[in-house]
Amino acid sequence: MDASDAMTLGEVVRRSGFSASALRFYEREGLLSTTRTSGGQRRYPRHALRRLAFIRAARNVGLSLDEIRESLQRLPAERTPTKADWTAISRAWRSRLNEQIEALERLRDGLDTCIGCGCLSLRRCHMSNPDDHVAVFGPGAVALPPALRRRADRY
Amino acid sequence: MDASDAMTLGEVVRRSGFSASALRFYEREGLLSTTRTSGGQRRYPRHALRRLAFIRAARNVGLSLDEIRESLQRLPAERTPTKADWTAISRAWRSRLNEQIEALERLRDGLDTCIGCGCLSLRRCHMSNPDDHVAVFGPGAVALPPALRRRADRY
DNA sequence: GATCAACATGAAGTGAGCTTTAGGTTTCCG
DNA sequence: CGGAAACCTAAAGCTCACTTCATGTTGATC
Repeated sequence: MDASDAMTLGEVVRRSGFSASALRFYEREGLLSTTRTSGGQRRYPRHALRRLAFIRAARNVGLSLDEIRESLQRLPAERTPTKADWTAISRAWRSRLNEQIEALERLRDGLDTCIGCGCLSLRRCHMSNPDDHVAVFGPGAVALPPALRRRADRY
Repeated sequence: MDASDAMTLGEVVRRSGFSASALRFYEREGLLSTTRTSGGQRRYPRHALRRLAFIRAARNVGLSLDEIRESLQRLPAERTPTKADWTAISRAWRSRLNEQIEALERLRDGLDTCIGCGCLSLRRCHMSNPDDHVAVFGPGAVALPPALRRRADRY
């Protein structure tokens, strides 16, 4: 809580693995907040490292910065987040991960039957049948949750 | 094989769900090849639809266009690919999907113990222990295969 | 043979997520 | 107190995967 728990930017760079420019960028984007010295330099609270760990993991899972910001807004900005704070967030996360895992499993198992049978085409195969919720190919195919979908729905 | 199996761009747009600009872009990028009429307009062979189906699915799984190009280069450019051609590619794919699925499962199960215990931090938890191959957070954390890793390794 | 939708090209624009650059300021250490 | 390393900002640049724009050409139809 006191000033002694404040880290400099360089320290955070070393301990988080994020670049200085990324840290400044995340701050501009509202994912991270800092205090400033009288001279205007950034000082990071110790729990910033947790936020950063969360951000990295979330990025790895495919969340956009927008989504991450939204998640993080459930955390208290000033007080050090408690276990309960993080748990609430992780619950939402878990179901997202499950969604992604299931989508990939469907895709994998679909490949077995669909590519396996040589029919990787737009209309002939049950993989691309619009009535089939397993649909993977073709216009509007939704095999993965939005984060991984690569804007296919725009076409 | 004869001219009657050639589709116009508009036809491919309608049947593949990709935009005309994306098709032209993919061609420039070497993911797709076309023949031309005497007047210079594109004509697509019928199996272009399969390539496109493959491209969409691959994008959905998180492959970059570079990676997709590499995969597709194993396919015969002129002759219509056979079942065996596709099967060879899908084998490589399957293992990639399995990798992704396992990574997500590790992350999900890690969250249970790590966020669950409230220790989502860089060093304290076995999730970020560099000796632990389950490492998810921190510099160099590799929870997901390259396609999903979002360039975290650059920092 | 005129019409007009469909097609062509090159170049510039877009948005996400950062990085790089340029030029100045602060902080720490001896 | 002096010097260097660390830090500051704003603005421009970069990659990826496309889209949009401006302007000109083709080709199927009446």
